[in-house]
Amino acid sequence: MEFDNSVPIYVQVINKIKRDIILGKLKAGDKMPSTRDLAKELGINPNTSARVYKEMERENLCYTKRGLGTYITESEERIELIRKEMAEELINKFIKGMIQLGFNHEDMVNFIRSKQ
Amino acid sequence: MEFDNSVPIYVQVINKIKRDIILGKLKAGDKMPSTRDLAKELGINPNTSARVYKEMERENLCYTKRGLGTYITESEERIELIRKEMAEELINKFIKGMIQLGFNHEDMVNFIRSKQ
Amino acid sequence: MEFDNSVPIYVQVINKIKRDIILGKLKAGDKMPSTRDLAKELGINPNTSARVYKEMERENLCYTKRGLGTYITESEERIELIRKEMAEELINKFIKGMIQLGFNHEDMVNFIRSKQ
Amino acid sequence: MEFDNSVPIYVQVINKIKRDIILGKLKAGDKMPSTRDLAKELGINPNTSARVYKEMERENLCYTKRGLGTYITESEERIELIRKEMAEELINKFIKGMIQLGFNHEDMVNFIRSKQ
DNA sequence: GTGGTCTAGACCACT
DNA sequence: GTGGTCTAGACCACC
Repeated sequence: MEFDNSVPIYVQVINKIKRDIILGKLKAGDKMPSTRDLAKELGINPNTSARVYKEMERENLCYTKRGLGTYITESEERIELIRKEMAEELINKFIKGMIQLGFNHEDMVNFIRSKQ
Repeated sequence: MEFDNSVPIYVQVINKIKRDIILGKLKAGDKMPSTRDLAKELGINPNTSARVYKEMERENLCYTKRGLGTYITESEERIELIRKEMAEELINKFIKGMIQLGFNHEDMVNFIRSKQ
Repeated sequence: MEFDNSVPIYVQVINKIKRDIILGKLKAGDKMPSTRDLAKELGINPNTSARVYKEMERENLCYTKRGLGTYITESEERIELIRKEMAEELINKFIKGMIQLGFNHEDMVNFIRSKQ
Repeated sequence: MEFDNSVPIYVQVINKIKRDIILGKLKAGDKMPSTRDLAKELGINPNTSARVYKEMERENLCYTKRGLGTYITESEERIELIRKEMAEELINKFIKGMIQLGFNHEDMVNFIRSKQ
């Protein structure tokens, strides 16, 4: 996996996993790879993948069964929420930024259509 | 000026100045405040404001007259470019992110309209 | 390391490292000493060695792995280019200066041979 | 006159004048423009042109007749010396730099011929 | 007065 | 441990 140097690796990995969940590549209750396997798979430090799971657990995106491994949350609501949160964040940041540049909503719509 | 703790102060200041240029508050050839004055004005360390000017100089957004001060670039093209660059970056990041979340261009347009 | 007072320390250090790369003392992908170690080694402030690495990164001479350290670029082309760039710059500056003094290419060749 | 930001303006002006002397555009005993005229002519600060004359006086390149102005030194030897000094400096810097890059005198000669 | 550089020391996030 | 950022304060050359 390619990493962008300007944002922490563990954040990038979390976002990647969130996207996989949203897109259905990972489903509620699925078992995640072990931290060591994840590390090997992504070419990152095991400490980093451990952090990924820790942060995701904090966000109730996954949970750990002692001695068994880490699993995606079984709460479908939680999963649906992630999508909304991530979209909401993107949208707000975008709109705020464009307004600061002096563009209005209609401009934004036109830009997006022009990139279609 | 209020700073967001998650992004370096000097970056935030640069973006603020870029926006002022875009919005016409600062014009080609205008003299910028001295590093010391900018520092006082924003409540930051003079080294930090010096860094702002140096990074901006590297981007050809301003230039320095030895012993006299720092001035906004006189290249109108460069200024026009800033707006495009900043907008382009925002747009691309937004579209890319939304697509990764499984949304299409029509969804994006709807979201933006709904925030109007 | 001895420093010439008339040119910034960080520039002198960068040039030293570039020369080491050119002469093969440092190779593509090699790990550089940490900023703190470099500082200790050269008797300079850690901020100054950090600046060295940051400027070099800007020139694509090295790259940073977050939390791990700084490495020489792995692009052999870039390395080959450094030598050419540095030599080119020296040569052009020399020739331009000598011509301004009213010397021609043959004079220059003679001067150089006389210093052999 | 165009100035290179990396070297003090007064040094650049001095070098320009030295070159004019060497090339015979200025001759022993010639009257130099007043500091104010020089400043206007070059688009620099009068303090800067004053410094130019002060430094040149220190180098015995010119002298001041109180109330009359500044004149190029009448010592032909001094003038001949300037040329040698400037050439010598260029040559030594060039050779030193090229050797540090791992080139030998023959390489240098070839480079110069190739730029002919 | 201006910006440029450097030191010293601190805190932080990341691996 | 690594680099990144920031503060504080100093000195300097230049205009």
